[in-house]
Amino acid sequence: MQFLLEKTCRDTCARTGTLFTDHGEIKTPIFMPVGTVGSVKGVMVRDLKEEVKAQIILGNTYHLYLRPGTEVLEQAGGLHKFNGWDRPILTDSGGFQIFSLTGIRKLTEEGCMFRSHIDGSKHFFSPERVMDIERSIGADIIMALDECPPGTSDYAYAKKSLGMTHRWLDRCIKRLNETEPKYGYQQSLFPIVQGCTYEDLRRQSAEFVAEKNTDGIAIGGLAVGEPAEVMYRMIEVVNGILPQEKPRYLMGVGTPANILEGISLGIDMFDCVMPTRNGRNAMLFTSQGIMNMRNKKWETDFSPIDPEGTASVDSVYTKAYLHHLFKAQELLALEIASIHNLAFYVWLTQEARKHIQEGDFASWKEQMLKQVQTRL
RNA sequence: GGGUAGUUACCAGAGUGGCCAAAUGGGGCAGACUGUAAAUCUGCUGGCUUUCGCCUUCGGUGGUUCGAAUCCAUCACUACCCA
Repeated sequence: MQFLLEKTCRDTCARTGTLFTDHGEIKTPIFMPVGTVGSVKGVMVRDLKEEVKAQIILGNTYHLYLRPGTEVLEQAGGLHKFNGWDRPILTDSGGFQIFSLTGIRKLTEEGCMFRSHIDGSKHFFSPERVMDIERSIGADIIMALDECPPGTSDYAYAKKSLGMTHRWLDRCIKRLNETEPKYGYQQSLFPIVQGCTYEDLRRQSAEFVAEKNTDGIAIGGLAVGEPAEVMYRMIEVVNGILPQEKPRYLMGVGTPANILEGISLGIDMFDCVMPTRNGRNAMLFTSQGIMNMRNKKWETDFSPIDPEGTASVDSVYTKAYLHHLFKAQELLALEIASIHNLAFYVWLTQEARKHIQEGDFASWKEQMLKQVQTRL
C-alpha cells in the first residue's frame, strides 16, 4: 500500500492525499462507513457506491470472528467476496470491544479472555490470534490489537495500559511478518497510538509507533468520555510527532465538527458509527445543521430532506414523509437516514479535500463548523 | 319488551373503602448516542408550583362513611344474549 501526500494547507495542518490499495484508491481526507459485522447497517453495496460514494468501509474482527466465523470467511474467499464489496476494507482488531464489553472480559499481558455477547461462550484474543483472524477476514488495512482505556483513566492505569498496547503491537508485527496474506493481495497493519489524555504518554506512544515500519498510523482512545478540546489537544501533540508521509487515521471519531477539526489538525481518515446509528435513531446531519426527524415540527414540512444533499434520497423524499416513516417504524426510514448521513459525511470530507486543494480550507471550515452544529 | 356484562386519563386497560392523580402497554413530546452487545436507551405525559404542597378528575345525580374510582339508590349510555 502506498500513500501519496498531495497538498497541505498553509493556514492549518490539513492535507490531501491518495491511498493506493490493491482494491483501489482512497482520496483523503476520507470518512469510512462502519460495517461491523460485514454490513453497513441498512445500506446495500450498490447504494454505498452510487449514493454514499464510499471509498472504503470497516469491518470488525471481534464480531466477524464470532459470526460468521473465520471458516466461513475463508471458504467465501475473504470478506470482500463474502459481502460483495470489492473496494478497500479496513478491519478493527477488537480492541474497542475489549473496552466496550467490560464485564464479560479479562485482560492480561498475554491477551484478552472474553465471553461472546451472542451465546456467552469463552474465547481468547491475543495479538497473534487477532492477526491470524484478520488474515482470514482479508481486509486491506488491519488494525493492531490494542487496549482502548476509558477517557477517565488515571495516569497509572493509562501508563500501564500503554506499555501493554506497545508490547502487543510488537507481537502483532512479528506475527504478521511470519504469515502471508490468504487471498493474494496486500494487507497493511496500522499501529494505534494510545496514552489517554496525558500528553507525555501520547508523545511517548507517537514516538514508539512512528518508528515502526508501517503503511499508516492510527490514533485511538479518543472520544471516549474526555472533552472535545482535550481530544483536539491530543491529536495536535501526536500529529506533531507522526511522520508527514504516512496516512493518519483517527479512530471512531466523530461528529461533523470533530471531523472538521480533525482534518484541520492533519487527520486523513475517520470512521464513526454516528451517521448510521444516530440515523437509525432519527437524527440527520446536514450541511445546514442537525435535525431530529421524530420532532413534530417536520410533520407537514414537504420540502426535500436535504436540498443541498448529494444522495438521491435527499431530493426524492420530503421531511414530512421521513418523519412519517419514523413514526410508523418503517424500515425505509432507517435506510433513508443511513444513506443520507453517510453521504453527508463522505461529502464533508471530500469537500474539505476540495477546499484544501483550492487553498481556502481554513475559511470554509470556520463557516461549515457553525452550520453543522446548528439545531434545525 | 326481558336478561347479563360494562362505562377509569389521548387510546386500550388494571384498580373494587384510606398506601390513588390512579398500575401496565400503546400513543404523544423531548433528550442521549463518537474504532456498533444500540431499528436502542432515558425523561416527561390532569392543572398550578422550584420543592413541599394545593386544586380538579374515574358516565350523571343523590346517598352511606371520619374517608368513595371503589359501597347503596337512581338515571343515561354501550355491548352481547333471549323474544
